[in-house]
Amino acid sequence: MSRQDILNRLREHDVSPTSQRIEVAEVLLSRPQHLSADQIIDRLNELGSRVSKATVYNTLKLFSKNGLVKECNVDPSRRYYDSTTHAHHHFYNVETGELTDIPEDRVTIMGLPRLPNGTERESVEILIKIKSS
Amino acid sequence: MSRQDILNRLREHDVSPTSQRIEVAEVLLSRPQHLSADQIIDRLNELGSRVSKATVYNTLKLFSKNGLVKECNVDPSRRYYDSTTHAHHHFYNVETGELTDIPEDRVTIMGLPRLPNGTERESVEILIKIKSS
DNA sequence: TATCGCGTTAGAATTAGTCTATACTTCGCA
DNA sequence: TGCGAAGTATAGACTAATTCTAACGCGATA
Ligand SMILES: [Mn+2]
Ligand SMILES: [Mn+2]
Ligand SMILES: [Zn+2]
Ligand SMILES: [Zn+2]
Repeated sequence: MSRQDILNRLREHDVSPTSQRIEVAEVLLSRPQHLSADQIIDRLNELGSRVSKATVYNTLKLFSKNGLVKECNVDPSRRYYDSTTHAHHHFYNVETGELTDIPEDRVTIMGLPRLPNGTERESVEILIKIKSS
Repeated sequence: MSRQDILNRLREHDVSPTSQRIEVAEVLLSRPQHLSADQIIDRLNELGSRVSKATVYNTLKLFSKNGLVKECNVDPSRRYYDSTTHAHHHFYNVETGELTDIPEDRVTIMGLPRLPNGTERESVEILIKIKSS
């Protein structure tokens, strides 16, 4: 994903492209992955980039509010951010914490009840917890 | 759920029935519900019961290790404990935080890929995020 | 240049959960 | 009945992810 692609994606999602936001995006959006804020901060530091912790948190919150990334709440001790934003499912290895994507297109769910009155669906996600056998 | 039922369920799950564990179980297992540690502490206090925070956390960890309750990690800021332990799914209202059970028996999932090599399935859970429409 | 809006920042504050050190209970056994 | 070991409970310190606060930077605009 080139710098120009990053800029386009930020603009598509109404995120003004500051240098800090671009750096966070370059780390997180470079490929399909699930990273925590702390992991992103670590990678930025490794790259010699100096973005404050507060800005990383602010940026991730902005990105997910604007649909540029998705929050993944599966590990109770930290939030993961998913660079893949289209609907999909996950394997979650409860021993290692590893998250693996499952494409949505082959999966069919039948027999779900209708939604509670006055509500609309935001997403349907399958989480398969696995462990070493 | 009577005191005797509580005692039986604790014994079935190899949990020795101390008075503190019984009190936590009476709160959480009284009906199908999803409670956080803090909510359980609050209810115990309301009931005039005096169980320490550390003991509530220890007890909930023991209960879930022994299959007496299930952890529900859906709200990134707290862990919920589910008094319903058989496989089932959830609606999650992202605005109110409310969790609603979906019985498992009518739901069918097709087209899931096979598990990663060397792993076995621990659970399959559907989470439907909803919001007011 | 002065002002404004927006973004960034360091560090303090918050808070769920864990840990540590100590005390209490229970129970097997002398 | 007395005693030590194992198991359990507890207060309070601690940890760490996240949020907050208050100040600062900075480009655009008047
Ligand atoms: Mn780190
Ligand atoms: Mn409370
Ligand atoms: Zn994913
Ligand atoms: Zn449930």
